[in-house]
Amino acid sequence: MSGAAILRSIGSLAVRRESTKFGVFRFRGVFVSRFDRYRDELLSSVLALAPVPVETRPEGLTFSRPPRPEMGDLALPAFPLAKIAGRPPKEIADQWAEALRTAVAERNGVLVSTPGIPAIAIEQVTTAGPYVNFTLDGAAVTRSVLEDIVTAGGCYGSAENPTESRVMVEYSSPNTNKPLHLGHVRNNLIGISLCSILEAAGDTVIRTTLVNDRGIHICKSMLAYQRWGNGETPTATGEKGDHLVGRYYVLYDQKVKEERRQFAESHGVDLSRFSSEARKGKAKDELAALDKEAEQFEASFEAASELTAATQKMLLDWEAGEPETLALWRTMNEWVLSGFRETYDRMGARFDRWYFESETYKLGKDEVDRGLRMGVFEKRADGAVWAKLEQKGLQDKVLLRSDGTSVYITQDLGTAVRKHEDYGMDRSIYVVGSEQIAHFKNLFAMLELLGHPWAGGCYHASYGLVTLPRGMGKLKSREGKAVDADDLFDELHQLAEAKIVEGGYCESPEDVSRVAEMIGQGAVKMYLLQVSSDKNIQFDPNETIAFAGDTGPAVQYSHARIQGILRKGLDQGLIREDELALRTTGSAADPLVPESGESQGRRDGGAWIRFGEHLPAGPFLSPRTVDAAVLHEPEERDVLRLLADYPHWVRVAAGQLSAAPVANYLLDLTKAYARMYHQHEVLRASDPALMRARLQLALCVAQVLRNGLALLSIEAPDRM
RNA sequence: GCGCCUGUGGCUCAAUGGAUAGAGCAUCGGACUUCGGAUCCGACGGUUGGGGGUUCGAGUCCCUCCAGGCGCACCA
Repeated sequence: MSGAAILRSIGSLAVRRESTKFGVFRFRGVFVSRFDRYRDELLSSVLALAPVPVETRPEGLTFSRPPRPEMGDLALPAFPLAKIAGRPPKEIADQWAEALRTAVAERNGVLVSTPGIPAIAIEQVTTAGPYVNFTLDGAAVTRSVLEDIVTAGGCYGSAENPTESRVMVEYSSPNTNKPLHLGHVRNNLIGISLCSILEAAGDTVIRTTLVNDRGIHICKSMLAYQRWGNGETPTATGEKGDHLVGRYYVLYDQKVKEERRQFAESHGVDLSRFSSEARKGKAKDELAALDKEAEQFEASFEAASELTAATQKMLLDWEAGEPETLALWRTMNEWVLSGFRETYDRMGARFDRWYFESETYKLGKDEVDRGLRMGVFEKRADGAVWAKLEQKGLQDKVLLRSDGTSVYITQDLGTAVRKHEDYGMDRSIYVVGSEQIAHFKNLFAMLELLGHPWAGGCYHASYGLVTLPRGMGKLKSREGKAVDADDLFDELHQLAEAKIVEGGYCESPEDVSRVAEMIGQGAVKMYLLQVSSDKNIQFDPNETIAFAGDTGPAVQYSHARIQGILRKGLDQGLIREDELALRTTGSAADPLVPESGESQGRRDGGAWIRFGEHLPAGPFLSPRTVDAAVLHEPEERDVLRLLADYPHWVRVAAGQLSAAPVANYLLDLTKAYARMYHQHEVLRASDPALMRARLQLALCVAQVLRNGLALLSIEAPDRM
């Protein structure tokens, strides 16, 4: 039973597009950005003036950004309308632009005049082939975007109102026989960020994990501990509980190998003959014979193995509720779980509900009965129960063995039903490695056959394997060859710490340590989250550790430097402390922005907390004292564009159920900001108005960086 | 054999079917007595694995071939 070693958490590949209806899921909620809504309204107005009358917005017709900023602020392709009209897109674009220019001239450039939405004037409408490009009043856009960010603070980029959707996310799902490793780290990060992103999009999220705390693999570490543990405890050895137990899991493997070696020796079998070395260059039939021989050997060894027999007996004892076995099991599980909790805290993983397989492994038999009654499952001659999945284009699967015992998927079937009984959610997302793609396809197909109306809301968020470079092989925790999560975090922490001490911006040792932890975490998280989950990740320690380039620390560095500029500005008396406002996001009384009249997010008896309300908002300058018109350098405009686009990327992330769009966006924003501040000085700007405007822009960048990083569970230090 | 995923500059990756395929690393060359050098700029480097097709438009969708990965248990 080796496969049990690597259960739900390590992965390989994925099929987001393919799996269920989720692939086409698009979030349509409203985000906290009046500029965003302006764009939406503008599109409606523009559409009303189209040379081709349309009832509804044609699929795929949205504003995008022209490839070069000088071409305008918004771009609209004429293709969809050209298709409807059956005329050349360029012709449509020209006519459309002409009509728009007339309207713009008549209405002083203002096509959108809806209360609560900024009236940003259109300065120019041009065409570039089949595209209609719009140039907006730059100062008005700048003002609008900056005010959006100042007003929303930590909520900028989050949904303004909750959706009706309740979604459960299961992630991490570890085995309690070994510590968490790199594969789990990827799983946890995907799960953590997915939950935040869904919450930002307005969903109600229930975080769960399914702990695999029973079974033969658990008994292995128990047996090894029982025999060779000498009563060690985490308290006595000072070792983390999961690491201690993991050592015995490795020890068990070693002992079995030793037993196997001795068995081979006493039976005159030369094990090296089975090695891949020995297999090289052999003919096909020779190999087949060798395979058969190896198989026979393994079978006879297993039958004779004392350790295997003892482990199996232990499993039977456990199932029978034998007190001593249960006591040992409880003790060791608690050790492991307390170790996990420590690592989870460090990463920012948390769960509303922990499911344990020791409690769920018998579930599912009711569903089997139900399926039998419905005729979608069948009992075959030998008594085994099969799910008839062929009608779904899959292979039939066993649900109950001929001896009546259940298998893995039976338990998952029962657990799925239990989850819905417990929470009644609309959607259920499983963050599990791609090697289980087939498993979840089968599971969801069975749920559909059983007629559960919510079956279509189940989705397997799969992700690829994390591999090691070069000769480092695969992650094999059984052999103790995995990259341990805690060790990795420690190593990154130390590297960051060295760098911080060198920089000298953090004074107290506590600060150094706190910030080093943020940076170490930022490094792994950004490294793992910026690649799309379908892909395998080749884990290169050197690259992860790098602090320059497209990395988490680079983003954090930008944030810290903005805070540095602010500190300096205060020190030099260029701005006064009392004109800065640190504000509580979403508070009804807004000291900074005059009447908005906008809803600030709905609170149903305090049940729904908008994502971002826990984040630090500001400080900002009061928008009344900032003249947006002075910002017109191309580098400043680039940054502004990116700030305005942030809600869009959160929406894309929610639609794709992936943090990668946000991660890549943050790296882009960081680079754009770096270019800007390098070229245009803030505090030494030519006049006070420009200084204030640039400072406000920088403070808004800091806010958006914090908001985006928070979705990836990365913290932003004020100095580093 | 069947199924799924991946294939984009030397390396690691981006790019909601849209305009001239973008970053980082590496290499080479520059800037600056630094609002924090964990900096910025530039150069080099691509027939997006090959071939067909759909489309006004394909890295993206379909077919096919090739390569790599992962699955295909009365395991979990």
